[in-house]
Amino acid sequence: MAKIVCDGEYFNVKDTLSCGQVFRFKEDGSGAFLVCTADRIAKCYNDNGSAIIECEDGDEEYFKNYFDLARDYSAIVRRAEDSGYDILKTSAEFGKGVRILNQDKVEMLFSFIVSQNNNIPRIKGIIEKLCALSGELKTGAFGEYRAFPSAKKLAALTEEELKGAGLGYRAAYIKRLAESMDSGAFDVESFSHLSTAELKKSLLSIYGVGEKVADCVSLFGFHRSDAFPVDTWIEKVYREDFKGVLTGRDKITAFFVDTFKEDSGYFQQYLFYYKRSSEK
DNA sequence: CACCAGGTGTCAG
DNA sequence: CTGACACATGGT
Repeated sequence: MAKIVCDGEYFNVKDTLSCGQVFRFKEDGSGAFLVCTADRIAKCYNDNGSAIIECEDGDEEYFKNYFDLARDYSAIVRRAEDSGYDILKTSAEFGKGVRILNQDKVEMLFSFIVSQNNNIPRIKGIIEKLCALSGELKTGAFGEYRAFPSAKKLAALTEEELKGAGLGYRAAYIKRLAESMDSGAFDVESFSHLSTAELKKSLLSIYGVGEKVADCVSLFGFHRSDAFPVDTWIEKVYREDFKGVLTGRDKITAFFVDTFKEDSGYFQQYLFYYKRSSEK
């Protein structure tokens, strides 16, 4: 078992996991969190000013990258505080322990298709059911867990089975994408070298993927920090806190990316997490 | 009962 | 091009 210890000032495990970028995690009862990603698992928690990640030997580099440990978040938070926008300053101070994860691209694609017109607790439940239904059963240092289902496994499910997981009308989107990936017609990994604009265009060609999901996959799967997803919460932030008057989510995205450039994705996450936390 | 949730596809004008 | 509407599901 490997153990990674780092400074916890800009790495709050609970905030990083519960800010809405990742769906497969749970608290283990002692304040620590078990996180599943693709076919791996880690246990993480904050203790005495530090953030600690425990994982299998050999997964150390994977999780250092997954939690984006090489990046200096103090500089990002400082730029948010100095942006001149009060709401962004407040949000960044509230969520300064949030890190943007480097998650599995395929898992992000399927997960954010599930997310559309849906709420986070339900998204978590649906993904959990999909994993239980067809994810490979694994045994690790923390007991049994399920891998995220491969495209082949998902393609093998009937639309009735998919709907049984709670997917509703999204079942057709999942099925079509799974089949297209399984046949080799669609390879998300090959998108890595594309510019952010080209990447988004490629993602938009998928049936069931629109602007918002494409931006989330770009940000959370490809770490494109010049992506700014606009959902119902961010639209509220834009209207209420930025006093914005533009209509159309694509224009709101353009406004934020023009304003915040490479910081867009990080700032979006601070704003989203703060807004959602303070209105519940 | 209506309305909402990390929206998108489709169709009418 | 923009705007209205349907689309499953579970929670308030």
